Amino acid sequence: MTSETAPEDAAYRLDEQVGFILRRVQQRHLGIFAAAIADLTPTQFAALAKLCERGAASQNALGRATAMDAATIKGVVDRLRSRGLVTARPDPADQRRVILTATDAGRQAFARLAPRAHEITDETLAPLTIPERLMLLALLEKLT
Amino acid sequence: MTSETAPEDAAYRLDEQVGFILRRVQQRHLGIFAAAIADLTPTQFAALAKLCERGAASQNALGRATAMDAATIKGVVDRLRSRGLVTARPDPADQRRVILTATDAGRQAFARLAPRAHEITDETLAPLTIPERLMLLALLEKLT
DNA sequence: CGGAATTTGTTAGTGTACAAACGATGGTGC
DNA sequence: GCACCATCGTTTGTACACTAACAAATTCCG
Repeated sequence: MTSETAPEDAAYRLDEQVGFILRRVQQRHLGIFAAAIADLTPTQFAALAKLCERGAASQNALGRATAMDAATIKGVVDRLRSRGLVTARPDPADQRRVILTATDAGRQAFARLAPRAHEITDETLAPLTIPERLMLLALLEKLT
Repeated sequence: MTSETAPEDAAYRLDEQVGFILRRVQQRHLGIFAAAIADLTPTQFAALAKLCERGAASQNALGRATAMDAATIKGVVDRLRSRGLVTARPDPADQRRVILTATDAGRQAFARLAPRAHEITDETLAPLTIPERLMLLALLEKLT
């Protein structure tokens, strides 16, 4: 009905959409991550980091802490376990639950990689000044 | 070696890392997109949009225009073709190439969905004021 | 002209990510 | 006690996203 009014306001430019820009920024970040930490993916590292930070957690709880759903965290944890970075034992208080813990190897890997993770963050934000970085993080946080 | 100096500067807080925040923002955006446009994924819509915008393109060229590598764009185009939104014909000038074009159905789908895509962008940015949105987009653009 | 490098599209393999459905367990209210 | 409901972990299916390897076609360059 209003198609004749404002003929050009309907123009859709992909390159100006947040979603598309977000995807490209994400791609660049993932590239930086992969170049700096080749043997662990960002999600695997996130899960390991949270586990080291917390000490122990059930699988689903770890998923919630790292923003992964049950199906996703399962695969991530499986791969971490098969590498010997994480172990699982049944929760005596709840037979459904599995309690996950970082192994010594997992903790060592995290300690070794944590400084590099900081460098990854730095490199991702490198095109921005310090105030710009703070501004960006504050704005992104609101979109969570 | 330097582990005793500055004991707390090594603290790694996952929730403060750009990569993690970006991933969560992306998740929220994908959720908004899926709720508004159920029958097409963001990447499929992006490819269709670029094709409507350009008129025609080879498969790899479309991939470059939408920031997808050759392997990824193939799957996306295959799904668009199997839905009848896109057609392919050989390039007479270069036998390796396939020229892609949006079908009438594809153009209609794009015309129908483009307004919704604008709403998706709006909803994604809803927590921000107008000046904040411009600031965010400008900052993200620098991280491309 | 002819060999080398590049481009194009394809396939296989790995790793997220989400939805949907499932069985098993745990807690709650009646 | 028991039915009801939520939670936990799992599996299946679809869809990106990237790497690596490949064949065919094209282009570049000596």
